[in-house]
Amino acid sequence: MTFAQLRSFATVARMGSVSEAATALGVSEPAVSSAVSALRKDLGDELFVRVGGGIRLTAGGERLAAAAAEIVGLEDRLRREVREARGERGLLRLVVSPTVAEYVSAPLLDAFTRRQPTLEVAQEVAAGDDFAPMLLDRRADVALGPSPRPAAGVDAIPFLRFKLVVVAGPRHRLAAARDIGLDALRGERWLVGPGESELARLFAERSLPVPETGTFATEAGAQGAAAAGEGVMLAIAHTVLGPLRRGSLVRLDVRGTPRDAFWYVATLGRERRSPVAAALRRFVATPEATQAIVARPGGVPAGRFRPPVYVTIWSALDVSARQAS
Amino acid sequence: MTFAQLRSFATVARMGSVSEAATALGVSEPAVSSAVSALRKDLGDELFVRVGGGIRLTAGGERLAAAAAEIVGLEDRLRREVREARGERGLLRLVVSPTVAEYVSAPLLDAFTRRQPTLEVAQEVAAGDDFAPMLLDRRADVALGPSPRPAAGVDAIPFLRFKLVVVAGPRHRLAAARDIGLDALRGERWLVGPGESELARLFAERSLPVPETGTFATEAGAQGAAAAGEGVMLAIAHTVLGPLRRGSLVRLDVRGTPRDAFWYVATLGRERRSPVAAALRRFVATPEATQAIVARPGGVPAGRFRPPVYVTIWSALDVSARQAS
DNA sequence: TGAGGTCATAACCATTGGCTTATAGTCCGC
DNA sequence: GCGGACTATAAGCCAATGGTTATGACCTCA
Repeated sequence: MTFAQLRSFATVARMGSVSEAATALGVSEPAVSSAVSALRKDLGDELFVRVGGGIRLTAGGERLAAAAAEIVGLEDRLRREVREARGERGLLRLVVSPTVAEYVSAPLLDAFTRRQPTLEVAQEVAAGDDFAPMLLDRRADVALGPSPRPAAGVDAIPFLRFKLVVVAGPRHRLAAARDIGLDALRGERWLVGPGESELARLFAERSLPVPETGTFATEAGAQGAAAAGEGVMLAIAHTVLGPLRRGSLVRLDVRGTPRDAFWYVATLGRERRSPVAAALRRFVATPEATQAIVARPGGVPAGRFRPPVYVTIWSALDVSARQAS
Repeated sequence: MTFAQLRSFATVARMGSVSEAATALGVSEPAVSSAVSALRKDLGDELFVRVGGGIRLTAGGERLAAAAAEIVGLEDRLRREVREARGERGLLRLVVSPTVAEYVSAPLLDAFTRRQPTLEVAQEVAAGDDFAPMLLDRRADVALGPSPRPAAGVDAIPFLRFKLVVVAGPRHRLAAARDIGLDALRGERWLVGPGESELARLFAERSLPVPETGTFATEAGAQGAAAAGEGVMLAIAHTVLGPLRRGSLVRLDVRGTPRDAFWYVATLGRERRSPVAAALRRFVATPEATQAIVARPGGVPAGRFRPPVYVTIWSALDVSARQAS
């Protein structure tokens, strides 16, 4: 499999025709045909079949078309970036968990880049399990998220303690109750956001089955649903201070809460981390950083950050899987 | 540039040594060295320099290491996917705007896959300008988002009308005012979420300068800040019904609002779109779909959807750019 | 049935890739 | 200044790539 072959196939998929692709690429038709043939042998898939006048992609061909276009695009980007890296400012590549992306990284980077004004930052959002490989492969310089699983060569320390509290809408039946046992909440609908949830751990620790949940695209969305009385939620305390003060959410006095948890910063080991990575690693533990994160959960003035554009990392999300219900 | 060369360089970057990389790859040291040499000539960058006992990556080398690991990973995924595509169920690849990801796609796909139970769905989040190229390159089958710029071969139609209203916290000074002119709100702090904002258009239509804004990682986050009295917001009406009913947000009676807007569905032209793409395209316009979207903005029962894992699409976000302020 | 598409394959050739072994250059520490 | 550890380069080999032209097989449509 070569870049040229993938480029050929991507063009075929795009044009819907081998000969048109050949014209577009400025080569003879057999050149494209043989590139496809090589991919066929390599991948063990027909990729497309002739049907009537034109062609139709097989299932494998559909996937290859997507991946080929992506890889070819990456190659272009790579060349451009390496070219532009000459004499450029520092680049800090961050990988964060969804929750950190929602509440932590924007104010944190806002504060950090105030001190390091000549710095570019690229941010990805990924699951915590991907942090170590991404650091080791140098696809990221710094990871911010929940406790990572230990990995050789990766050096993680907690940098921010936060508290988890159970919240619900103000009309919740247990709003005024004291010292609620967790099993009294087993029948509730628990609302969760995107990231990896402490909720499962909380129940597992007490040997209780994980309760029924409703999933939201964002933590803030889950909070909104909780406020509307749709269920209860294990929320990050400082992100619900406003709603609690206003009374749109109330804290339930559940035994075992507030529960402490930590966000971690991870980099490569001392010798291998880049200077910017080391600087951010030191910075996140400072009171200034903590202050910035806790003071304005989520928002920063415009003009310093564009919001990130997201791309899902897995391509085969099985939405048809159903729970017994 | 070949995959083997990139794999070699990625290993060098990872190991921090040419000879260790050679050992890891099971080849001789000159094999790796010459692969790097080929990349050097190809890309016109030193990639790394010898320093003391080991090596240090140049700026270009850092970027290459990141991109190389990414490409190599993609190649592996590609082979796996094509292999597994044999006899597999249909795959629907969706690309959506950030706002659609937050409020539309989860309930929509929940309803859609109820009818099409044997379907896999992959979702990416990207900016509207990327929709057309992604459809044309067959990196996505269906795009859902705000009005796309017209492109040859891409067929877009509006599928859902929604209303935009100006909301603020309940103690806002204009909470009870009637028929507010937009220029009376120019001094406000406007809160915006991630996506492309109607806000700029709204002001531009009246030839007013775009006001000062605060940016949030999610629409729901911006809503929370508005409820806390941090500013005003141009919100999607059906997503703030709950807060309005509870009184945690109030609608400001601004002239020109409620303002109508549309979400669009885009696919390739009739002949080239896949059957699933055509089915979803038809489905989104049905009352059932509309109902699902409006009824539960944001959330779905767990077990049907895992929340997506996000990766930023741009690698050179310049966070140090500052607006004159 | 035959003409005109379209894609696949064959035969051929020049170039590149990727590996080996051998050797030369460079830097560090003693 | 010299051994030792490292990377870079040279020379040689074989396989694979990427291109050509020529030809065959298949489908559609007049």
